Amino acid sequence: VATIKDVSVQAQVSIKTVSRVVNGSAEVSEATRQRVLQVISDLGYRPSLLAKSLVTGKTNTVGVVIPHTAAYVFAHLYFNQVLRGIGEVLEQHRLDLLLHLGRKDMNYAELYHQQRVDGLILLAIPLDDPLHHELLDGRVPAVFTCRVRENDNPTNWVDSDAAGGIEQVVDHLQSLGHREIGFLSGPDNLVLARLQREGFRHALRASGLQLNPEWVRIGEYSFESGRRLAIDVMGFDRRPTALVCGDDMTAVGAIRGVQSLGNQVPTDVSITGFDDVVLAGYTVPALTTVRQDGYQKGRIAAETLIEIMNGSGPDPPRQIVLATELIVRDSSGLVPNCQENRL
Amino acid sequence: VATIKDVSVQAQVSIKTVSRVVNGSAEVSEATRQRVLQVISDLGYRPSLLAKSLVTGKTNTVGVVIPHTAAYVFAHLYFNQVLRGIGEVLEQHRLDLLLHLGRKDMNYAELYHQQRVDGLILLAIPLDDPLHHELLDGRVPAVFTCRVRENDNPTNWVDSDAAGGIEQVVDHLQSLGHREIGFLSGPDNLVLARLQREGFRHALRASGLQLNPEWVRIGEYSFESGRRLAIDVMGFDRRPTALVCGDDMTAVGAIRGVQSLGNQVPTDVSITGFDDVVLAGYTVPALTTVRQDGYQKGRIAAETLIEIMNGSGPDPPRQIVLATELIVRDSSGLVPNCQENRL
DNA sequence: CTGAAAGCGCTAACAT
DNA sequence: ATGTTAGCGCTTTCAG
Repeated sequence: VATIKDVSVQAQVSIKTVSRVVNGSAEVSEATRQRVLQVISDLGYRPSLLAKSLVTGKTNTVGVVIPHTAAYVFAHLYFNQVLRGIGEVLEQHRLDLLLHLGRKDMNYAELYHQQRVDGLILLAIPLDDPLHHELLDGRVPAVFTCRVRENDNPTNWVDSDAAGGIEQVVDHLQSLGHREIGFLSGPDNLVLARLQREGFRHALRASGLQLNPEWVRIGEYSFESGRRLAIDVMGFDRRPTALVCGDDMTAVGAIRGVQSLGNQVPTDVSITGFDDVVLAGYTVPALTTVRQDGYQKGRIAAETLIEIMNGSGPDPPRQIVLATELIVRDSSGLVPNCQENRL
Repeated sequence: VATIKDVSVQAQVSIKTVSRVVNGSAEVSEATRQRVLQVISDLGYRPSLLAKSLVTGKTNTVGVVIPHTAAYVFAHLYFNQVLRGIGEVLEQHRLDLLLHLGRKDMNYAELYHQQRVDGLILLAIPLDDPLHHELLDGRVPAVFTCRVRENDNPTNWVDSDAAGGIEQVVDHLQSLGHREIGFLSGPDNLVLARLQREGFRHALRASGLQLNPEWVRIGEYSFESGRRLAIDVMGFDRRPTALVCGDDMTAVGAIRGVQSLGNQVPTDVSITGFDDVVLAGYTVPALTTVRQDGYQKGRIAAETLIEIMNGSGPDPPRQIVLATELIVRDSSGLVPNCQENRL
């Protein structure tokens, strides 16, 4: 492969001059420029961005870290939305995206220290992740698309108001007359799941409803887990009239589970989701859910990171809570046999 | 940031020795090793993969090129499947994934020449893409997940049997009595779309059916395009009884379009998709479609690329056609008012 | 077992 | 307007 040196020799100019015409910088006489350009094309010379990065310290690449398996990541349409938001912004800034999945064993900050990326966007980080301090205290340019700890941290993040979102659905269900409400939650090591459960408890308490611990189950945000949990809960003597789910896949699974037991949704049980992934509008019955704007989340995260990389990052760190929106479709309905329904 | 040199000074050994302990190579006396390790941890030294790559010529990164906007890529669940397949294999080999979207202006081979990746996987490359020769003649380690030209090229690719898949649905529709069949196709610059249309023509001819050019429309693989095209076609005096679509999003859009005209699917018109994205099973009516195994495609592409990068690539190039599978669900049904139905 | 020197391909001062 | 000289942080001969 031809190097800058080969070009300089062939074109009879100094290395620096070649560098100049390649980078379009400084003034180079038109004659030399043309000659160099000619040689470059003759030799098929390609500047090595690698070498350039080594000296400039810039890679023009943003790392996106999702510490879950590829199977998990691409099965959850939520990530799709966030990636789309990130992708659009990076595209616009002509930055590349280094996608780093799985391998929880590794310290993500490495990606930055190894000089493979100029900054990091981190998605769905588990609470028990051994996150290195430097990611939290701003030593590494990083933005999270989730709160990382329950207590606040001096780091940049954008997250949805998960607790508030759950409160929205619970209120909605209540207005339909439901007073016996269960919750199919996500894994305990995700802040999202904790916030949702907190929102759930809060909403119940606020309206004087009883929380039945038997009806609050921990799953893993998947179709299968939703199906199993729903069947479990509906197997008790005392059964809820509504099931709030921590994500849409869980909800779809729960619907199937409940149906397999011979119950109708929403006639017998109301079931709601969370995320509003593209699928939610198409299921039968179409899912009543809480929309969290993953796309916006991705965009904001990417934009914030770019500011940071340009040295104009927000101080103190930017911490944004995105509002959620209740999307009422067909999987929620009036509580069955309910006199006190006040709709 | 601490460099290898800092460590060597501090530990009072040569740079090379530090390099040795870092890479676990060669024999280093246990005493020195411990001392060096200690200094490394004291200084918080991180080897720069960038510098290492410059000298070794290996980046441990695979480039995935999708020359479409982020919006398009993440709206099409098909890419999700392929990325999942690729992601799983790379994960397993501890390789990173550099996702390169949009920017059709750039010669993708650059990614390799700039030494940012060790090899390339290319998805959904348009026919009119100014692909540089080196991608086709094996000068750059590359695998395509689509045929790149209609005529064969000496390059590695895995693709689905799109023509065969369309023949499968057409046969299915015929067995339901349909003889008036339309086709909502994808853009003309995608080989996929061309193969599908070819399969369509072939299937009709093989069974002595007439092809009505008015019913063959070119769209762009999207909900909106499917909706519009379906409305168009159903607006003619002579209308087809079945509409074959080039992808699932088109089909879902077509269903909605047809419904908006007051027709039932499949009672009045049968509509079929292509891909079998996760959504297809959930729509109302659930989509009859052709499953192409994007996941497998991704896996094979990644595995082939890794072989190539290891110098044990297939020769001649590996060119695989993956079989498709007809998935019959609820959007296809008996042709309306049809005496000659032989089911 | 360990070290010195050369260089990967490029840019950044600082000349000229 | 152009060239010279140092490196960027690491690995690799080839010697000790």
